[in-house]
Amino acid sequence: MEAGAARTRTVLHADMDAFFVAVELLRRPELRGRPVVVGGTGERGVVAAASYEARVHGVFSAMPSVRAKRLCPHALFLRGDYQLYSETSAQVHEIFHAVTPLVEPIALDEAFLDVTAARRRLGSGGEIAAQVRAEVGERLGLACSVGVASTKLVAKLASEAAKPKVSPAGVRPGPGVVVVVPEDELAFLQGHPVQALWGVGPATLERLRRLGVSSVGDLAALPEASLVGALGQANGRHLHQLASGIDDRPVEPDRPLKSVGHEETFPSDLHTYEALERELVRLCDSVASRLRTAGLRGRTITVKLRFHDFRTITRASTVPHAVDTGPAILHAAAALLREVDVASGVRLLGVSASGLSTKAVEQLTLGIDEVDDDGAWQDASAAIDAIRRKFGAEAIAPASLAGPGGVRVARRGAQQWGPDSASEDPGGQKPT
DNA sequence: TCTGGGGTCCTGCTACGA
DNA sequence: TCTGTCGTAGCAGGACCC
Repeated sequence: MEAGAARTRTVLHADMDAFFVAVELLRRPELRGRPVVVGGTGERGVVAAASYEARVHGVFSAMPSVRAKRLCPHALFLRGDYQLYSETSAQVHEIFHAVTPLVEPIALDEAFLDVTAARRRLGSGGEIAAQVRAEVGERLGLACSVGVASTKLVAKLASEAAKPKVSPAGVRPGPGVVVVVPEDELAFLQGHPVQALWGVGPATLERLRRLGVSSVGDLAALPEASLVGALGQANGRHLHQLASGIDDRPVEPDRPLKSVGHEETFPSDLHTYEALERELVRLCDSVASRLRTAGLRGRTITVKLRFHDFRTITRASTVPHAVDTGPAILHAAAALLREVDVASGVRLLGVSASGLSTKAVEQLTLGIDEVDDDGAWQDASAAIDAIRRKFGAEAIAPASLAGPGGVRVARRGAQQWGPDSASEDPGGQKPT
């Protein structure tokens, strides 16, 4: 079967089937067979995952929840539980790591595995894929689809081919594992529509359509120079290589983090600096806390705003020394916010830190203990971290976040798929 | 139809110093 | 002192991924 396997790399792409829904069904098995949608439940929420029964009605992830409810009003809509999915994901990844240390996580429900070195111990790529699938099913009660090939791109397309198929007529089970042997890879790849390629979204697709390209094969037949002219140097060359079956990107287990950010869409637009700055305190506190947990500091602070008309802008500034405390990030972010006219209404506010370095590197470079002007906050931040580790994220927060109902702390994943509803408005709407 | 959150990467522009 | 060029850093926005 897998001729040439001894010479070539073997890459698995493992992708959980309707992961968030499947995790929910583990604790509510009575919902099996029913259309279930997980995601934001408010007016501005989106679908994170839909059961195959819901997909039959045209519900897909990233679709506005309002639209999903129109398409499938009898579906059960569940607020996602990011924490639970993270924990389950860690268990899935544990199973992957038992096969090979070369696991590159792509998302909570997806990873690449380079199993080249594991073949002598565990069998062919297809056999290892079947073992992974069985293990995930037996130990966690979850289904996953696995693609096997010599490159990441083809392995990914193969796992897609292994998944259950949905049509208005119903759901047809998929094979679960699809192996594409090296001599078949080019034909398999070039038979796909061009949007199957990583990096071809709506904008690129439109440009390619104008060049008469609709399949990966069409793309490969085009001169590279034409693609570079249409899509730019990096994207043009990269896509031409992928379409020609050239994909030597390694499976990278430890990709360093480039930025840490937190953003939130409000149930209704905010129109005042006062209201936005209250939110900014929460966001900066969250970003700082996550930076410290990761042992990182950031030099460039970026503020992102999305207005009522969906126009999105970013404003960034680079501080002399990297920072990791809430007040220091807030200092930079608040100055950036004040440069923008917010009177028309802001629906989303975000803060991120980039230009990351480790604290150890900072101290080594500068040869001093406290490298930034937020030095005074270092001890306080360390105390905050210790309290949160012991008593939870809500145990302590900036004083400005305290209110009659307790403190409002921004936690990663707490609002992953949009705000719940306008009734939980943080305030600051346009005065009437 | 009305669009979340957390990321990465690329491109084009501008400012600045050598 | 002024001007042009080049490389680099910083910034803003866009496109894309899950």
